[in-house]
Formats: sequence, C-alpha cells, structure tokens
Amino acid sequence: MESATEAQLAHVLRDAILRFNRRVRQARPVGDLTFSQLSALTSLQLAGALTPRELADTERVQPPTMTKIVGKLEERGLVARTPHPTDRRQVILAATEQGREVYAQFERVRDEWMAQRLAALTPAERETLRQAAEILQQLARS
Amino acid sequence: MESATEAQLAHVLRDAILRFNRRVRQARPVGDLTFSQLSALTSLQLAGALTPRELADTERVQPPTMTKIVGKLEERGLVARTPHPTDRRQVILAATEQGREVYAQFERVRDEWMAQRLAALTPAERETLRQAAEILQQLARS
DNA sequence: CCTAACTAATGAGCTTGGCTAACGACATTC
DNA sequence: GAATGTCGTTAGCCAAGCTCATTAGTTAGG
Repeated sequence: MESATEAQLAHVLRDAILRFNRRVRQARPVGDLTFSQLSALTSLQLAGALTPRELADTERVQPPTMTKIVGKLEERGLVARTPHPTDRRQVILAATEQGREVYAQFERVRDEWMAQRLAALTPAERETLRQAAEILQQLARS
Repeated sequence: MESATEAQLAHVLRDAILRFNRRVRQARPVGDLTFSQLSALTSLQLAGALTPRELADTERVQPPTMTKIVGKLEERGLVARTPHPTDRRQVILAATEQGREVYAQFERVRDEWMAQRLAALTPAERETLRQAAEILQQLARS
C-alpha cells in the first residue's frame, strides 16, 4: 500500500521534527537571540540586503510578523533600516557590523550543541541528515 | 576538516527544520487543533494515560506549559482528568472517546498535506526522510 | 506522631512569535 | 488626476513557551 506508506512517513516525520525543534529551542542559552531572530539575521547576511517583504517571504512569515522580529534586531543595533533609493515606500534592511559580529559569535555557540550530537553519529547517518535537510528545504518552498 | 563539516551540517539542518516547521504550521486549517495540542493528544493515546509531569517530559515542555495545553484539550472535551488512585497530588490524563475520534480525523487531514508533497518525491528521497526521522527522534531524546 | 523537607499540579505574569484587519504613504495605471 | 495597487507598519488578538510562587499532599527524621 503505497499511499499508506506515505501517510505514515508524513506522520513520523512531522512528529520527529516537532520534538527535535523543541529540543533545539531548549538548548538556547538565556539572553541570546531567539531562533527566529537568528534565522532572519542569517537570511539578511546571506542575501546582503532585503526589503521587509522579501525577508518575510524568505522566512515564510507574514509581513507584520517580520516587522516585529526586525524591530527586536534593530533595538539591539544588529540590523539597520535605510530608505530605498527610488521607491520611498520601501525600506532596505541590512545587518550592521555589530550584527555580523554578534551573529557569527552566537551562531557558533548555537550550533555547538547540535554539532556535538552530530559528532556522535556515524558518517552514514550524517550523510542521511544532510540529504534530508536539502529535501526539507525543498518541501518548505513548495 | 571534520568538525567544520559537522558545524555546517548543524547549521543547514537547523535552518531546514525551522523553515519546514513554519511551512507545516501555515498549512493548518483554521479552528483546528494546534500543533502542540495535537502532539500532546498523540502522546496521550500512545501511552494510554499519563500524569501531567510525564506528559510534559514526553513533550519536552515545562509542567506549567503542559497545564495550559491540557486545559485547552479539556475545554473541548478531548481529554479527561481523573484522580490518581493512591497519590492524591497526582492526576491521570487520558483521551476521551471524543478525543480519540477528533484526533484520528484531524490527524488524517493534517498528514494529507504532507503526504501529497511526499508523493512527489522519489522513493529514495522518501527513504532518506524516513531514516532522518529516526535519527532526529534519537537526537531529540538525547 | 509531628514536623521538615520534598514533590505534583496549578496559577500568575511575562515574552515571543504567529496571525488578520486596517491604515497611511507612496507608486502606477488609465 | 483619480482610482487602484503596493509597501510597511500599527493595533489587537491568541498560542506557546518560560520562571516564580502557591497549594495540596507525601515522605522521612527525630
């Protein structure tokens, strides 16, 4: 039964991801950037600069939600808003120098927890996860 | 550089899961059970019955958080609290008949979305995800 | 036996992060 | 130049997580 297999996989996968996600969030050191903030900052740096709309789309979030997240980042001086050169409705978001530093620093700490656990896996298991990550990204975009 | 590889995998995996998770949450039909509520209900049914503490541990959440989630489920008549036979501090949580029905129904709908997308993948990709799900569960428990 | 210390569940109150609806400023199109 | 559309934000809602404190009950020591 092919479709039963897929439904079961859907179930198992969803469950695994829910729990894993919660586990990772738990490992967050107090006072640091939250998951969502870090992710937004990452997207900004990878892209160089984005408008709020673009960033919201990238992060799969509605624009007002991104306004909030960017607000928090701006408060901390990690992201700066500059006016769009031609369209005065739009805004350009970019990480500040401090934002890049803080990002690199916390990113390292953040990933440490997971990297430790990944190190305990076999190379084959890591390869499976690497491939799965790609597939999940693809699914998230669909 | 072995550790660099793991750090990178940690990063990629975390990112993929964050986005995938958000995408799945977006697909939730309005008015239904939330992700967390559904997960708690699932754990309860799989275990048969649990105390709030046990359920909180299973769901990797603090007890007060579970109190809230269970409260919502109880309001809807999906979960019932009964006193513990010997220890009067404790409470036994179990899904009601209605809870089991509602669960099965929404679970099916919920998984449909993902199953559709999974069906578009190759069998090899699905196998990768299946294995990844197991590994992630294992990581979440560690 | 009774008091001290522990444990279970909940309550109170906070923050974050989602959402929708609505609005003001600007751009575009007819 | 008026209607329509778009961008960002504000306002206001709710869920879900946390910590700290409280109440009720259990257990262990003297």
